[in-house]
Amino acid sequence: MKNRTATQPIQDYLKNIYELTEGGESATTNALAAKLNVSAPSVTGMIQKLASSKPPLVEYHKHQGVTLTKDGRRAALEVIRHHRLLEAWLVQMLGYSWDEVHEEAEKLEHVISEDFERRIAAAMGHPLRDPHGELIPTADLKMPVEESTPLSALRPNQTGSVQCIKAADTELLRHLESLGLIPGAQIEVKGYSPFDHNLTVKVGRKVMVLGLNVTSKIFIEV
Amino acid sequence: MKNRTATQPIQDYLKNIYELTEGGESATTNALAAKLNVSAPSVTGMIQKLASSKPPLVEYHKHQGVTLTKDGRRAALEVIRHHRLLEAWLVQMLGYSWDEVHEEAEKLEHVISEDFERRIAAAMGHPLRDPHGELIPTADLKMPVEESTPLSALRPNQTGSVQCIKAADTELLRHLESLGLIPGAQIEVKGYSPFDHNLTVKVGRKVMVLGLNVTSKIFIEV
DNA sequence: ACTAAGATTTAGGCATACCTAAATTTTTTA
DNA sequence: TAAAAAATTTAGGTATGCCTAAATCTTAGT
Repeated sequence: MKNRTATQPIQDYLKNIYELTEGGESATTNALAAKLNVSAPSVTGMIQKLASSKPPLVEYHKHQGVTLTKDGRRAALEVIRHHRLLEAWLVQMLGYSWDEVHEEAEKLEHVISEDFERRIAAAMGHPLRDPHGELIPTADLKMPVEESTPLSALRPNQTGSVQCIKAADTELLRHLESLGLIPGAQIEVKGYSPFDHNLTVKVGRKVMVLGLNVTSKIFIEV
Repeated sequence: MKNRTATQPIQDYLKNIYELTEGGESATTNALAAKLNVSAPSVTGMIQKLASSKPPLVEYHKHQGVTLTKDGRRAALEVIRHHRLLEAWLVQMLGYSWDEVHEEAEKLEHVISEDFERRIAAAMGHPLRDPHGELIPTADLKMPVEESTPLSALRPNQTGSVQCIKAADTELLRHLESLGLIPGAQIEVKGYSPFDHNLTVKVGRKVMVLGLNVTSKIFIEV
């Protein structure tokens, strides 16, 4: 009962369902449609297919969203491992900058062999995190536990270091880099505005005000 | 009038038509079908599509095979450049052996960006040939002229060095390597059997008899 | 030159994965 | 709590690229 390798669209669905369900909740049709840039009926169709495949890759109840089955989760982690290893490797070995790697990894992740995966992992000394600081699933497809908290949850006088940035947008990443907001940076929260959720943050010697759109994407090791 | 990037099947058709038409003749439906591992009617269908696309990528006359148009040739050379650069790079940077690279390059060639292409070409110092000795199309998509002749065309007392091996088969490549028949090897033809076209060849200090299946795939710089 | 064999094309279908429009279910709000 | 709004699913279609079976064209043998 060998699992043939999933098609590229299926891999994308699984990866995105994984990301949407990390918080423990099920992924809604609309959220998936927006994330995959596809119409809602397309999502329903694909979800039904994934739920009735043998073995099922998702658990699906009409009007109540989807979650991954064990098999689905494994397949998702495989793709995510590929993606993050590739990002690390494009940066370390080919001189890409961290804001350029996402698109390229997005295409390569679906076609590299397990042999290729092993070789680049070994060449980099089996890194634990990608260039954005995100955890790389292990070779046996377990996701390590992330201890960090979003910057948006910190309040004045709390300090920590940037663990990872959960964003793929080139512009945002370039902006953050220019502010020194990269993995490893030391930060200290100086102020909080409850009305707009803005945080005043000291990064290195610079002080800046960051909106929720930004602070919710930066994760801090306290 | 921008060419959207061709789909992967289209890229494969163009690449294979290029290879079948290198000798100047047009590629037949059956030859393409065999090479692509696809039925003959599928080939006819795709060829008709390629011939009527704007701009046309192939020139097609019923029952008389296809050739590439200028646009088709450019697209084919792009794919071939990707493939050969990738093979070189998998060998040089990831420690693949020359018999392992084909399959991996076959998948990667369709998805890498022009940026990726530039980066690996630069990282290797813009190599002229891939690990099998085959010429890599230039960045502006011209195929350099190959001067070598097939070993099968040589006769006793002729000497030369192996320029390239036109084969993808893992077993054959491993066998040739074990015989010392790799690009750069010095060879001398010692004997020829007109009945079976076997050649007796001295490679280094070893003497061996090679059949046409082998000698037609080894190209020699005289 | 004519027929049989081989090569090629036409006809008709299938699977994947997408779409829009319409129907339905769930949730919100008045 | 009932109607309006939002989310979701069903219905019906499209484009790719593949297949088999049948028809047709080309070529080789006599």
